[in-house]
Amino acid sequence: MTTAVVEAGASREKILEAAESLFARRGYAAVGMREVAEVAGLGKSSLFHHFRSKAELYAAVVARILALCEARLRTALSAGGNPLTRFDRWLDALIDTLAAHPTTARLLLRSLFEDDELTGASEEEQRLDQTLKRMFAAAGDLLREGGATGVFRPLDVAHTLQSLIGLTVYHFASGDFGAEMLGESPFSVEQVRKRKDEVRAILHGGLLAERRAQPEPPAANGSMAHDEYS
Amino acid sequence: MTTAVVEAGASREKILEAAESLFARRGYAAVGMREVAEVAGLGKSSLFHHFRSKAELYAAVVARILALCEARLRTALSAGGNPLTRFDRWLDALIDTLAAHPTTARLLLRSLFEDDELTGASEEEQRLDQTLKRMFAAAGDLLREGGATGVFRPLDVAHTLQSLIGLTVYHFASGDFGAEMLGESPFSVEQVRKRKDEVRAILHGGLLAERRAQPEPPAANGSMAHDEYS
DNA sequence: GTCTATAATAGGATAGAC
DNA sequence: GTCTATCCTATTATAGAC
Repeated sequence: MTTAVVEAGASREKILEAAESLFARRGYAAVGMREVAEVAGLGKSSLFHHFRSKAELYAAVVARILALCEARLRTALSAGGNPLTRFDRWLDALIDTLAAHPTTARLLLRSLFEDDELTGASEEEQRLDQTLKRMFAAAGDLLREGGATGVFRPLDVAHTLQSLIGLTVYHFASGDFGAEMLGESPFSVEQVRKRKDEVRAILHGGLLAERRAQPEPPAANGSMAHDEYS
Repeated sequence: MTTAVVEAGASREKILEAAESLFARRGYAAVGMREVAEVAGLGKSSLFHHFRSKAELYAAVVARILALCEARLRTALSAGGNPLTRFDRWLDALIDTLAAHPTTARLLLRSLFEDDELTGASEEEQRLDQTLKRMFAAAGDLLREGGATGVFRPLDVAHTLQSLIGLTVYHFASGDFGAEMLGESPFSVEQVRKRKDEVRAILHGGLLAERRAQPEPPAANGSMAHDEYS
């Protein structure tokens, strides 16, 4: 009986993994249940025994990766330190999570920008939306705390969160284009390290309260003094 | 006869606009030719008179917005100034272009990360890929030039380009999620202005050569000295 | 739980009248 | 150029045998 339960779970797991890979690569609409079944090694109808509809399967896939992401990010935040330390740890955990599995960022990005992918009608889908908002709201609180204690410069929290997402999630979701730009897979250990360096350099230079750049550096203006604009 | 030509062009235009809106919102696979025809106000079969296949229609839609984007960005770069000035102008043009029409960023983002959306087999589709690479390669040259002249800090060009895309394209492609974070549409004049301020603040603080932050601020380590990790 | 068979619908694409 | 009608295939989903 234990074996039966384990095998049932194993089957569900196989389906979820197959669906995750396919949905991440091609999106909800482009993937058929037949193909999911083939990859999972089941008959098409058997899928509907585990998941009553395609939408339910997709929701389950997204819920799983969202739960994983949220757990890791919450763990990163729960450790101590000042806002900057926790922020760096949060960012590190985010990048590690996205880098650990190529499907994560793609599914995350799809959840963020493909509003019409799911109707949003079912309660499960709305739970996903809430999870998504919670994930980044925690980082928003950290930004606010850091702003109040003077660690961060005055900033627009919502826009900064969008920036963080763009700097991380997009990068690891950018498939062939990103790989062609980098010359190799963004998921190689070296490229992941470079990504961390890049994001950290941009944010540490741009978010810290001390030594900000003035909008128009005099040196640059000086060298431009003899330039003419039409 | 002139009228006929104009009306033919008008019909093609209607189709392209309908398709652009639908593809941007829901992606290639989720949109049917029937729906495109309905929105465009034509019979389904009439579409196939103007575009021989769905893939050809999609390629035409993407080619149009890509050409527009590239033209505006090239214009921004062609004006004079030092690398930093041109970079700021390029960034401004990019954001303005993305902000001008809600479909632009979404289609652009789809082109960037949905590799399997189009097979990539046809010559037209490969032209699109080249256009995309050219667009950002120009910015890459600018980063290199600015790096050589000491305006920018030493940076990884490919990663920085990815950061720029993430900071701009993702933001304006982030649909309902972005709107919910901001509290209003990202395309409102105020939010566009805020986005420009945000991106500029991040990049000017993070990309300029002078006054960089040290990777590990001693203050942070100091306050963490008594923290214990499990 | 998994299978075969099938329903019901929508997909892309073509032919030919007008 | 646009239409109706049609073809073929694929889709999601269900029914029922094993």
